[in-house]
Amino acid sequence: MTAPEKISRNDGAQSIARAALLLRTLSTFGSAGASLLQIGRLTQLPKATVHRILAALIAERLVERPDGTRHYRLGPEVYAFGVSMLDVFDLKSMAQPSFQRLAKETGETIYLGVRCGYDAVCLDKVQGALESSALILNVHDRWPMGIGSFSLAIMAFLPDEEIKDIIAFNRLRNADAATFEHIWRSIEKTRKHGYAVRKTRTARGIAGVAVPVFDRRRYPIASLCAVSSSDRMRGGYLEALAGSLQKESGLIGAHYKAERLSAAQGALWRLAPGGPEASRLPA
Amino acid sequence: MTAPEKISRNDGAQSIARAALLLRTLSTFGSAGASLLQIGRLTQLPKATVHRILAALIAERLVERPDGTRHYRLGPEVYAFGVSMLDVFDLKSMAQPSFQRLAKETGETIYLGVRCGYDAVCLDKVQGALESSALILNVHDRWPMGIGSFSLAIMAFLPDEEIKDIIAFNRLRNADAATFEHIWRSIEKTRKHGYAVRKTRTARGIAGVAVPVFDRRRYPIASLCAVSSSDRMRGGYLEALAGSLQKESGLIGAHYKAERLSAAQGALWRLAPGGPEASRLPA
DNA sequence: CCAAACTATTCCGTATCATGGAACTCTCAG
DNA sequence: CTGAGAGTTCCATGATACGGAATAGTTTGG
Repeated sequence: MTAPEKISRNDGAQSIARAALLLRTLSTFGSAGASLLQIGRLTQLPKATVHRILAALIAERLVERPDGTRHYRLGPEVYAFGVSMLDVFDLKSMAQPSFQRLAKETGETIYLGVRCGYDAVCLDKVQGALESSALILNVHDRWPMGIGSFSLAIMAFLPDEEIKDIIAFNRLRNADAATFEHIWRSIEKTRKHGYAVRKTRTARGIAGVAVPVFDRRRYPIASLCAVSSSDRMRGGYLEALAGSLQKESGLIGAHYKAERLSAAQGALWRLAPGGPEASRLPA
Repeated sequence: MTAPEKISRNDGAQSIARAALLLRTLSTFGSAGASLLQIGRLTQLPKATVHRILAALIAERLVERPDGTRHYRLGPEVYAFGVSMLDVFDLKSMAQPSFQRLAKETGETIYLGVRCGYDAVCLDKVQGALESSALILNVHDRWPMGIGSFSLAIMAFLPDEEIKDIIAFNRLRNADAATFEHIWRSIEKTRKHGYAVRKTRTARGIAGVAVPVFDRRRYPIASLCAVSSSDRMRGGYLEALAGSLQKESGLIGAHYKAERLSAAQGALWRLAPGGPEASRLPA
């Protein structure tokens, strides 16, 4: 209007983008959910808007309100969608062979992580040499992206725009500030080496290496991570570990590509003239 | 405008409802996805509209396009959301005890089903007396709601409005017409008895009984189903089976309620003044 | 190889629908 | 009971989503 801005964002999709933003935000809070105001603050949206969109999402069962509280959290339809994708895209099973090989060959604790909105979630874990008391991360744990090598490895290979968005969000929710002070430097390093390294800042003396798993478009979808004591984790050993992770990441990536191409239709009811034969209906 | 209609659907959420509709529709096609026109026909939306909304969903990674095809299918973010809910709401694990008890006590094949949009998905299965060649349904299989007792049990206890919507959709995609001819009668029967019964129409001679699993609001979220030969499945035996299913359904429902109430926060990064202590960060 | 038929994508003027500030209501603490 | 803080509803406004029609792209079949 006033300025010759090319910013015409005419996607015709503002409210869908906002709905997705709310879902990502809610996914961050787990079963306890979040209040309207928390959500508003995090998303920078006025509360009337947040309220309206949440109401719409509730109508679709994508969001629900726990018992009698005034909180909001992800709803059962999200679970159903997730389950329905297992047939199509089950990263955890897909990575299983690589995962077991890594555990056996390196002897270290191995993690599989996947991005979920502004967090990364630990999908699987095999305990290795390190005693479990030293380990923080367990299956299903979530951490803000950027904290921990497993999420840094994913984050570093995202488009810059998305990284900025993630950092902004995680600063707002005040995730560990120290991490985000130097985050761009960490990202640079990770990109240069092709793997992410993180040492714990305290006396625990643990360090992790992680590499991304790419899809065919080199978009990072997951990460493989090995954790060991930080005095071991350097020089040749570090390089060797990173190499193993990278090799297996490539295999998973290839497997992923193949899986997604083959139309795994066998189990799926088919749209056909007249539908399936009556003799093949379940009881 | 013209008429004194009270239909002012002023939810302020048309496009969100449509986006959800598209996601449900896509979930119906599995990994092969669907073309723009198929989606348009099924949803009764003009193709320009479908195109625009899908583009928005792709930007959010809720939808993706398989390799080089012109199809659309659910995207990786949906998987991530689903995984992230396992910590909060893992129906499959939650039902495990009941499931095993039923298998042992009845000796029949037992199924756990969950609704996903216009379909029901088989979440789990224990093989029983019946030889597996006679069984059609396997884990991760999807069928249009209304076909098979396991989905009928869920459908019958939904609000009438939603049932109508599901029937309309499943007719459009021409799911087994014979089933939908008498569907309301089947629903009535199911509601009256509290359980759904289905016999295969062909010579296979198999029959299934199923009961819904309710949440605290008596909204059906899943179903338990037992399958046996149809000559056994009547009279006292049928009643007994239905009774066992119902008992366990009640237990799962109670468990579900309790699970969802307890804030399973342990594993979740917490929004706190200053965040978690540095000593508890992962490597 | 080209034309015809079909499908997907982009354009853009319009009216509808989402927007969000403000007013109101509810809840809880003191 | 009162006040502070959070949640919900209202509604005038114009930005936003809409979708018909034109355009571009892909497949079929002659």
